[in-house]
Amino acid sequence: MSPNQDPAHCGHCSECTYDCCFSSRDCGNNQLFGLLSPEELHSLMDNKRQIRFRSGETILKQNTPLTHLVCIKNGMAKVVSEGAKGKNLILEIIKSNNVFTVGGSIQNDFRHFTVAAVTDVDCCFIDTNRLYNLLTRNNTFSIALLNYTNEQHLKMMNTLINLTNKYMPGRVADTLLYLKNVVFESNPFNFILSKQELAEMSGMTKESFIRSLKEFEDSGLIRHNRNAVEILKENELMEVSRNG
Amino acid sequence: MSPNQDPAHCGHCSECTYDCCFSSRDCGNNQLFGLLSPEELHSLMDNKRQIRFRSGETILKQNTPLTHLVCIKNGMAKVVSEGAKGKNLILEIIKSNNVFTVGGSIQNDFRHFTVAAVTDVDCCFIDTNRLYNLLTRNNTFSIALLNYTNEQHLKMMNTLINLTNKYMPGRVADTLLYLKNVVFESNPFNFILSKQELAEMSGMTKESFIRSLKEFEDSGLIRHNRNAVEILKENELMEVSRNG
DNA sequence: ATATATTGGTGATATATATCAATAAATTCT
DNA sequence: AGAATTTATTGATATATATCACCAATATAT
Repeated sequence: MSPNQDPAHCGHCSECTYDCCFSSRDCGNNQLFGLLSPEELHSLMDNKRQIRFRSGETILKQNTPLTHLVCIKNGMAKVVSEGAKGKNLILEIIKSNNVFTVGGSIQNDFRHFTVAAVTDVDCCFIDTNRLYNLLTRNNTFSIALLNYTNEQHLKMMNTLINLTNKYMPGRVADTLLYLKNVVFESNPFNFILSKQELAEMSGMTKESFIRSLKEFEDSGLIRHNRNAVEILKENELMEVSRNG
Repeated sequence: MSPNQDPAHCGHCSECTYDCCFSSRDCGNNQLFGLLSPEELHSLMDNKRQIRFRSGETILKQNTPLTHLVCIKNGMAKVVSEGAKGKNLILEIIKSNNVFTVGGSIQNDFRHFTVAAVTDVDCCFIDTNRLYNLLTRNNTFSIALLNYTNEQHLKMMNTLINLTNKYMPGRVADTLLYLKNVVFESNPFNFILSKQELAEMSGMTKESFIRSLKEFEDSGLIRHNRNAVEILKENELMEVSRNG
């Protein structure tokens, strides 16, 4: 059986096809791992560990040493900034076939965010020393990683800036549009995330988020029940996002 | 006369000693430009332009094409995120001998922030194509830049997270401690920045900032007049920063 | 299937913060 | 030096948002 059909704990997967981190198809990682020769890819991956996390489990914990980077093979995870007094901020949802390097230098650093599984998640842990080694050997790869992390950081910063600049309706609109267009890429889409988590993506309390959602429903912008949301008037929602 | 004593417009400074971007002493840029050979440094700098900006002038404008990076030779500048409806957020104060690359990939990108002079500023504009060229030739430099931009981004993100997580007193405390310990490195320190700008560093209105400052004065944490602030009880201010 | 815990939802109220208006002080201009 | 403009300050008020308390609905365990 190939490791792809057996995503349970596999420890040291010498026969892995690497497709958890290097899909031949759509995957955004191609801009990164696609630059590596088979030998280089092997040097990076041959001691990686593939691990299954259950929904809700913490994959990486803020403030712990940064020793591995993580590729999500399948499932969905959230990137959380844990603030004082239990105030969490969800900065990003990571989907299948995405590396998560962001949130630290490569070496001698700690994790600046927590990553937790939102669904069951299969992922690979890759040694940062191997990554660093590869960087010293493949300059194109270094430059690609530089661009990749810049992009990631700017996205997260943009999210944060929106959170500090906008009123609640604008922030809720942002969250809904992000879920529809980036995370689930469908309309209607299911609520895999709890209201609490959606609130943490929008920088507000659960109660406030629910109230905002209800107002959108009342004014016909969306329709929703316990399990799903449908965006009915995306243009108007984008207008709200632009702050009104 | 060397360009160092003549920081006015100098255009194409073939005889420049590069110390605007490569100080032999304390400068944080050493971790970057210190890695370059004289030839490499020359290839980066030989067509750079040194320009003087007057206090208040815009050096780089958000959303314009990213064609050059900027080194501050002397003076102080602010990094501003210009939001909709004139809501500005000052993310960072840049001092002498610091590169500002942050806020974009190296190529084919636009500026994600505005940079404006807070005092009179002498700075050099360096072609990003030259930088990119150097990256392709010097891997150590690529890795150093990767680490440098990661650091910068994380600092800014930390600032933003504080702005979204904390109440006003905590944010004002953060701003004051940042000014004392990072920007001016003295106590008391002068108000070069206007109250409006200090408020934009703290994510609030000018009026709210002033009120907060007054409360700190009343409870003996600081002393201030129109021109300067002195932090009297730094420990207590740090306590406020940790949110109370 | 029933009990128990968790999540979703609503209203009343408190609090943080912005806005508006008015004046005072400082700076710049002529 | 005096007028005009900008910046700082204060108070009164409005608004956005959080908190608290409570119940309904769903999921989970026994």
